Amino acid sequence: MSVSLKDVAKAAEVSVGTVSNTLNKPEMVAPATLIRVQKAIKELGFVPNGFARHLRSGYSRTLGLVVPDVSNPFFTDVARGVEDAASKRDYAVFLCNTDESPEKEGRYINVLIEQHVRGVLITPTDHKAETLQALENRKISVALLDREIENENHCSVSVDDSHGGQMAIEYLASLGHKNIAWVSGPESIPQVADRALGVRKAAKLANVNIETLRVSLMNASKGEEAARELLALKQRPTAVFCANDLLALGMMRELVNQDIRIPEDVALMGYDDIQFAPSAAIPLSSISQPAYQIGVTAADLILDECESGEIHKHQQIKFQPRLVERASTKKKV
Amino acid sequence: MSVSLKDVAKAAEVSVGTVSNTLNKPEMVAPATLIRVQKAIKELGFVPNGFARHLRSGYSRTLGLVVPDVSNPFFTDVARGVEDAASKRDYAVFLCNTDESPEKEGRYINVLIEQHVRGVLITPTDHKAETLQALENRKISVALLDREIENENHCSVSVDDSHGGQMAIEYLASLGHKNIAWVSGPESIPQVADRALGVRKAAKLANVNIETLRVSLMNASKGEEAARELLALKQRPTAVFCANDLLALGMMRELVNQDIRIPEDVALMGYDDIQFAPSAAIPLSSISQPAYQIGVTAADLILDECESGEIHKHQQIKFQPRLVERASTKKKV
DNA sequence: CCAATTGATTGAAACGTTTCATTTCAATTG
DNA sequence: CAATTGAAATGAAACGTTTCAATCAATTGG
Repeated sequence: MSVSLKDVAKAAEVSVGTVSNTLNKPEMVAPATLIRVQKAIKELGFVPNGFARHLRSGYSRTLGLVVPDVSNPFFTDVARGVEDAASKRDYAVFLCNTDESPEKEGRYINVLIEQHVRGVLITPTDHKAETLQALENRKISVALLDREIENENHCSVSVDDSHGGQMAIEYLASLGHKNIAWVSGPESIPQVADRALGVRKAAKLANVNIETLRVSLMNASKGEEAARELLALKQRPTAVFCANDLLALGMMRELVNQDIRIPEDVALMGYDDIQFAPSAAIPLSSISQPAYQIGVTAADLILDECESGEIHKHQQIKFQPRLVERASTKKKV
Repeated sequence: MSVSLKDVAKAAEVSVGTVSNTLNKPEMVAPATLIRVQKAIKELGFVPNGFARHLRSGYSRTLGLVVPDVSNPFFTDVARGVEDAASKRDYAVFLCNTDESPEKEGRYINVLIEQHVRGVLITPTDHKAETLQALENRKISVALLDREIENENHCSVSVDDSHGGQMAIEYLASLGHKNIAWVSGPESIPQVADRALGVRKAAKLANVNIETLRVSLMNASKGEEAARELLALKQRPTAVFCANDLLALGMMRELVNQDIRIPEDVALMGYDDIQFAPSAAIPLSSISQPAYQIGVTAADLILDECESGEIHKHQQIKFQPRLVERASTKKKV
């Protein structure tokens, strides 16, 4: 069926070992032979069988990337970063989408184990302990994406979410808002919990009231729902801070539908600063995170770990978020 | 290192063959043995080695998905569809992003060959002939995504792009526009070429003038550039139709910046109807495509092909686009 | 001119499965 | 009771690589 090492060996009149060396340790093979073998490889259109190769060597050149939501442009940007960095080093990436479901996550982890990925970049849905244990047992490197470490066994790349939350509330308070809605997903999601921490801290410091609206998923349609909830409140907040931009955009859609003026009636702020935030109905103020950079960094980190082995020191890299002010919070001049 | 069939066999006091049968043909093994083996598998936390498995059987349970731009929500939705359908049938998916570069595409195809994916779903960047040949040679099934077939060797799932383009222009013409800008990517991209075909056909029929603005990539920042080009035209068109929503949103951003009123000064239309189109500064009229459905259909098609083998008849499935009218083309009443 | 050294090449074992021909054992039949 | 059948389990070959000890040829040093 497929062209194998053996076929190449026959064509070039050498042994399979020599062909293998041509591929992996060309400095060990005589120049003349090298050329002959390479010619045969090209002529036969030989592509090594990844299975067989890594069955023997024990290692593959693949990574797993496990994220909660590929439809969220934040994660798309992260994914692009990971992919670019990985492909630069000749690694391929399995993309897995968990939708925040621990069950889906578990299934995917198993698939990744079965595929013998070299490393896994993951934004764990939940209490990572059990899930990640299986990977560790198999000596598959794990790096945490957009989550802080809870133990020192992994690299991690995250953003200071608590600070991000704090910045947002401080900023809204500085605009004079005294009653602010905080629209957030389940606090079992660490990012959410951290942002909430910052929110509460800033609220205390600035002495503003926080009304918490909880949603089960952080997408646009849940944002619309939250908007309806917001409007039903007796004491309507004058500002809203959403745990991500998708929520904020959904909320914006519904508020505009209901003829609520932004920012005059309600100021609105998101988190992530996705590429669509500036083109929103009312350009959305947001907390920006270096998504692509996070992806690149995480991939580089895990590949270092994979390739340097024992020498590797786990690193926890933390980026700082940045506040981006747009029309959705700033009154026109 | 890792737990192998042999370890399980020892623990359950059976031969490796029996363990293998437990996994793949449980009906062939006695109930009592079955239970014993399954218990051992669970206790040892055994996960089969995908390499070895498929080295012998020749087939993997993975698919490759090759798209031009994962940052484009249209493709994200397609990808989600593919993933859901694949994981339902226990397949894993490699996601590859080509950025419309034939060179990147070639590299990824090689990776996929090396990984022995069972099938490839691809939106080829270019003249697919050579690229896909390598896959066909290796009996890897290929299905075309969002591209029509050019030969009958593959399944394909596409949308009637020509009709989509035609609909858009007919609609704009029906609103009274006589001079319309068509902002499009390189015509080497078949979708673009087809949409252009529809545009020209409708223009002729409705007797409107088309001003073509060509961009090299179809993303938001190229849309901004196109906007500046548009404004520099001596005879400024009263309507703009962009080859996708990303372009349209970029254009919108720049037009709004320049205080051009939409739709009063310029009506604006996109293509794809991505999830952000309705939340745009001025909700964007667009041509909607069933992205998720395309993904699911394509995955199902290729998996049928993979699993039914010879019996399989290639199918060309074509969805119809749908016009979605929003504020960016419709004057307020 | 022989022994030792070096460099290039070889050939076989090993990786962890699936597959399949063979063996085992108990139950059924004539 | 011997012969036949069938189900269950076995064990070895095969998949296509990498790895490594062994071989071979050519070169060097004594």
